[in-house]
Amino acid sequence: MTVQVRVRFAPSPTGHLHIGGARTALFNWLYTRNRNGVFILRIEDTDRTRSTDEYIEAIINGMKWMGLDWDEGPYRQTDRFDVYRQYVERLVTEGKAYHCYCSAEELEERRKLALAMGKPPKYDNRCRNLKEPVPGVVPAVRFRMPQEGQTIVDDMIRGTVMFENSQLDDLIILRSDGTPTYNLTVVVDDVDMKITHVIRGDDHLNNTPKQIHIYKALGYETPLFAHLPMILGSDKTRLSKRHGATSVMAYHEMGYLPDALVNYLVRLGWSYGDQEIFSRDELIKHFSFKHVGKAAAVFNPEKLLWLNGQYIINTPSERLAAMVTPFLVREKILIEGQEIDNEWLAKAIDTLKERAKTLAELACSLRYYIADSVEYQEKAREKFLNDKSRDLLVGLKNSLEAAPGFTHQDIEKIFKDIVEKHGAKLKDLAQPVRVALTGGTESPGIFEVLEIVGREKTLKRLEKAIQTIENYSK
RNA sequence: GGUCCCAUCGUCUAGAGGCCUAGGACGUGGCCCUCUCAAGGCUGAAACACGGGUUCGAAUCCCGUUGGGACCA
Repeated sequence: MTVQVRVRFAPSPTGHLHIGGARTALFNWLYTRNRNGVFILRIEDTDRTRSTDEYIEAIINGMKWMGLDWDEGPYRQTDRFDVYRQYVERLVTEGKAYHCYCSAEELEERRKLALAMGKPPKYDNRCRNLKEPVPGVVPAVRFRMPQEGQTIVDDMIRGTVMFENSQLDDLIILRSDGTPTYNLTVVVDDVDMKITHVIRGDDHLNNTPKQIHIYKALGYETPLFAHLPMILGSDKTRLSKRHGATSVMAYHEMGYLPDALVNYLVRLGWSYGDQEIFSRDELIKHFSFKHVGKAAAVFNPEKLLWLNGQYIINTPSERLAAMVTPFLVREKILIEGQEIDNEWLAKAIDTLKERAKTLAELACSLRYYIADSVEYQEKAREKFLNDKSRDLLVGLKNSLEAAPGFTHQDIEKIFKDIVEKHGAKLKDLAQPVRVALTGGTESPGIFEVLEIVGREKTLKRLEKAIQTIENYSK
């Protein structure tokens, strides 16, 4: 019988869910779903000064938006302080940890001094063998690390990594103010929650041997470890705001699709041959640590943008219609509460989706379909709404008024007739009409634009264009 | 400073000693399609950090150097 895989994502609520955290969460999630395991969300909020409930909320929202659902939790470490203290007491009783009476200030000073002298800032063990408590001082608790031998971390991504125990500090596990520290809480929680695989960022690899000793002292088996490579900014330093948006929800607001972000993030460090685009099911099916790379990856917003465009193209327009509506409101193209025919909107989106890289762009490009009238771009007006196009526009307007049907096929035929009659080329008419209908020189095929704008608005816009030409030629 | 990790086009990556004249993708140049802009198609430029080994043969294994990152806080 194989043991059920239990995996956790354990963010600190000291900020929004960011790109790096999201990818860690994603790899945890993919591994769990691939192995039919249990995914646990745990909030590591022991740092009370920097953790807030708003950020907990924000992280949860980010996870939900990305579609990373969890099976247990969210657990909160602040609910578990009693548990940590019990474990610490046990370690002290068993002689596996000891009281340390050095103050934080003293320690800080010694650390600086050591650094200034070019020495490693290691704890000097001065309280390690103390027999008597120091009166009047509330002690911290330190973990007694073995001082010789080696510790091996057998990592699913890195392979075997060896550490000399002599390099390991007697680390503080309980501060003098009674709060437990990271390396203790993480082990206690992973033990209590029966975590089988610890999948986390590379930045924790150096903590791992210490944690392994805590597992041993507590009498538990160590889980399997997988340390993911970091995500870097374009200058190969740790990804931060300087490199652009880092919060997952910022991408939501810019009009990225969650599936596109997921797809982009998964390819940062993981690959499946030459395949670039994956459905969720494919991701779950194919994911394995065998194909997770070891090297840090640079976050490349341009590729994400391309992927988002691909996802927009491949998303049914009805769904896009629902997704784009909040953006239409935000751009004031729709007034909140204003009714819009979703079938019509989907048809409009059909014509635009291969031109939009984000939902925000898609919303903006819908403006001339929805608005009552359009503003001309000055350069476009000058170049295309002039005496050269006037007669063509007038001719088109008359034909359109009289036309029995208004499908793009009908419209195309009318355009061709007019052009032929005037001995002109299609583009001599298409571009002026485009400016008349959209205000600019870029749009989907002009026949489709007319069909979607509809006869009534089309005629009004043509009339306005003709008027404009006459006003300028006076 | 110590320890640990990492190193293929600008970027993400394929690559498990001969399949490599190093493949794909983003971006970038050109061409095609074309009513504009896209999308799409074709095509070009672009990488095994360096130096030593091991081997008949190394991007791939070993050692060193360099560079980057992380942790000790």
